[in-house]
Amino acid sequence: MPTRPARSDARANRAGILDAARSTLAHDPHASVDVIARSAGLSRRTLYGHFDDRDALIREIIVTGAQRFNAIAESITDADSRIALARLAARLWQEAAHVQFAAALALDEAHVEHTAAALAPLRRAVASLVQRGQEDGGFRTDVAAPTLARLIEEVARTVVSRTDASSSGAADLAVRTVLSIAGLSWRETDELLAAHPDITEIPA
Amino acid sequence: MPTRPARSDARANRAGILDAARSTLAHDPHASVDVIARSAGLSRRTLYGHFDDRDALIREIIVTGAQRFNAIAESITDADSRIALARLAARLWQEAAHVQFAAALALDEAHVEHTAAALAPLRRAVASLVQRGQEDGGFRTDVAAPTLARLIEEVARTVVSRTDASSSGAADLAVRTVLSIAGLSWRETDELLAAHPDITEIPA
DNA sequence: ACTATGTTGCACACGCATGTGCAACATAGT
DNA sequence: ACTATGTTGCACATGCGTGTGCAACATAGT
Repeated sequence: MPTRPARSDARANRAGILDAARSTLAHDPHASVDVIARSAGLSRRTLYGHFDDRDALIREIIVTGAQRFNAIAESITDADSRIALARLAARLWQEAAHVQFAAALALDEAHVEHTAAALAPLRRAVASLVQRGQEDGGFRTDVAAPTLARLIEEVARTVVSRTDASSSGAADLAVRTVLSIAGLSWRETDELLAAHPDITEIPA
Repeated sequence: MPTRPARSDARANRAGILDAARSTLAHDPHASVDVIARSAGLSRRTLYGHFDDRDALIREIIVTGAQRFNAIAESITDADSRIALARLAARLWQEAAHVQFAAALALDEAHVEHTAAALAPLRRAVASLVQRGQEDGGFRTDVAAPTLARLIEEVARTVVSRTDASSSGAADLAVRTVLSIAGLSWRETDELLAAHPDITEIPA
């Protein structure tokens, strides 16, 4: 028997809870269900009407967020590995609202496992990108590929979660940081970004 | 009236609690008092005999840790800012046991403030080092000094807290990562470290 | 061996968060 | 206007962590 569509306000409230959870948990991964619900303008009891569990709520945020990240990872097609990495960082940054909570949650013991599984495609993309970068001489080779891939992930996570996303130039900083870790000197990064202004451009 | 010296086993237990707290909290900043006490081979009740409070315990770890870090920061005298930064990173890394918990605690909302205050001297040292590095052309200038200083701190914190300190070459990785953020290309870092093998050398 | 000093387990009070049941109330959709 | 669907506050059970009091036990230091 097909469940009949939910009432419009209920759908809006559900979405509101997800939004509130994203921004609240980004600031504090241990935020209580009550705080999340209140920040969505709803009661705790109502939240439990939409989600079985605190965990069910978090799982849904992780899954939908991961889908966006993975889609972005697969959309990067630049031949130059340096450009590809820069673009990946910039695109992910534009998803700030979704990224920040993910970065925070990924550090939380309780959800590390699930988050890692959901982000497997993104991780694979980074790994192969790093390998390609080392082969074509774009990236550093003083660090083994798997280590470098992990380093890039960790540092990207840090920059994302500890930077005020609203401040101007934040995306630019994130991109430059990631390229630095990949081994580029700052002057090389400067030239690269100057030659490809579309990367850090804010979409209309 | 001068308090008479504590019994030897009591002193040892107190030190054991501090050690256990350092390693336990490094892994999980929210570890309970019971877990810390048990990991020190003592009962929860005993821990409360040595420290008024969970907070008092943590405060003591932060303060003693900060003292070591600040002392290291002040011991760096290299004229070349790049070498100075490399040596600072390497020396701090050698304090792994003390550093890892600090990195974890510094991320914990509850103690951010206190940790920041205790580490003010270290922070000042990094700030002036960055400024000097930008002036003598050793570091990147595409990022403003205060931003670069903060970036270095954050990334160093990340590498320290998310790397297995026991794995060989971990210190080397930490140093290389920090220099990358400062703007050096990996080849420049390679040359620098080759010319100054004492930096990443393990002390006898 | 004696005793001051430590340690332990157990009981308790307390606070905070999760998750559920229920009755009263509000409103979207017709 | 009617009603199925949502929302709310309140009570309640449960679990976990903190911090304390106390009596029994262990031992370092003499």
